This record gives sequence, C-alpha cells and structure tokens, in this order.
Amino acid sequence: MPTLATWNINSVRLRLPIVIDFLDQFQPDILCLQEIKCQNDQFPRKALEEKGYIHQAVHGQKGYHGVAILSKTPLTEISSRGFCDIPESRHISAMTDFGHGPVTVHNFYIPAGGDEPDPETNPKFRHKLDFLAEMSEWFDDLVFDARQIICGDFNIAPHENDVWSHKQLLKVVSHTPVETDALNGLLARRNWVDLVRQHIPIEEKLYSWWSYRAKDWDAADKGRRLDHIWATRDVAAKATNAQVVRPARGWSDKPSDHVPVIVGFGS
DNA sequence: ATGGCCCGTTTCACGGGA
Repeated sequence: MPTLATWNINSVRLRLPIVIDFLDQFQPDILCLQEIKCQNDQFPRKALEEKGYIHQAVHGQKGYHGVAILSKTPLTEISSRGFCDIPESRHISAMTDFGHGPVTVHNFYIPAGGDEPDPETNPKFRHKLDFLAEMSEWFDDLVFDARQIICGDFNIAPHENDVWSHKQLLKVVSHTPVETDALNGLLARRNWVDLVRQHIPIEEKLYSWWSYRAKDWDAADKGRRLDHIWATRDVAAKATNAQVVRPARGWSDKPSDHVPVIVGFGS
C-alpha cells in the first residue's frame, strides 16, 4: 500500500540507526524529516540510498532546523520557500507519484514559539504567528487544481484531545487559542483534510510528542499531537488508514521526542 | 509539586527546542 510518513528526528546524524530501523519495519514510500540539524553535505545520503530511498530532497542548515524528503519514487520540481524574511530551513517540497498519480508534498517545520505566549514580549512567538500568517497568504497563491499533501512538525496541537490536559495547556505555547485558531483557519482555508483525524476519532486522545523532561514519558503520558499530515480532498479520498508510531518514543537509549506519523493510501 | 532533559556548536556555556 502506498504510504507517507513524517517524523521530527531531532538530529538525523545522531539517530540514523533508528531511522533505518523505522524504514526497515514500515517501508514508507515517502518519509518527510524535520530538525535534521545538519548541512546538506552532512546528510547521510548514502546510508539512506542503500535502503532504497534513492531520491532525496534535502534543505539543511548548520546546527538547527532543516528538513528533508526521502522517496522511493522520483522527486521533481524540488523547491524550498523562505518565510518571514529569515534564512531558516523550514520548508521543502517536491512532486512525485507514489501510487495514485502525481502529488506535491510540502514538508514544514513551523517555529516552536518559545516559552511565553505573548507576541509583544516574546519575539519567537511573534515569529510563529507571523509564519502562520504568511503560510495562510501563501496558500492563496498555491495552485489547487493539483493534488497536494502538506505535512510536518506544525508545533501546534489543535484539538483538546490532541493534548493530555486541555485546561492545563490553554496558556502553554502549542495549545493557546491564538495558535489553534490560526492552524484551524489554515486547515479550513483551502478545504484541507486532516488525514490522521480522518481515520482516528477526535474523541480519542492522540499524541506524537512527549517531553524529554518527564522521568517516565509512557507512564506520565503528557503528550501533544504536534505532527500532522493534511491533504487536498482528492488525495484524502484515497487515504485508508493512519497511525502514530508511539513505540518509537522508546526506541534505543536516544530516541527523538517526536514519533513517526504514517498515512496509507489504498491497496 | 511549574521542575525536569536533549541537541549542536568556533563547547566546560550557550541558544534553541516545546
């Protein structure tokens, strides 16, 4: 079955062994990575080629951020866009056909936003809101007669069942109303479908990130759903299942704090 | 119980993550 996955890997070089494990076990056609934390020439191209991901679109930078698309099928029209006039690597896109016709895949790493949810006092939060506003404008210019997928680490948990405690997180960056309203506005703007919630009921608690700071992330289970896969309606009509790979939070003694999210598209 | 950890870097301290 054609599948697409997204995973904030928090250093692709440090965690190459568990990326390989994931690819071996799940064999996605496409894997979108965020926070690769390396420059383009430091990306472990060869090891991933050897796993069959011979098509790679990498947009790295030194030390922080950075995104990449790994694919078994050819990638064309590879492109990255800057946001907020800041030279950070937070987006890369490519066109491919991994089973149901050509589709453009956009891989995003939306800014985290710092600690204080006040754009007047916290420039990082200002940046996050500006980034979302610019995404919204950019959506208006996207050609929507083509099939599109947008995925990545959006750093926002939009629904109350996307966090462990809605009440306790209302003033915590990632779940404040100004952020969730902005993300829901983006979703509605061009009729995107949240493929994960299309297949996993909104009544069910669902997380893709757990802090490193908890002593026992599994027992505490204070997670948030920050990682998303959206698609245009024509693509969404082909999606048949979604899963969040929760066990990956415990893979190796050095896991990422995010786990992979996967969507399957028919037989 | 509002602290607790983890990454890369012109490193023994910092910025950034969320």
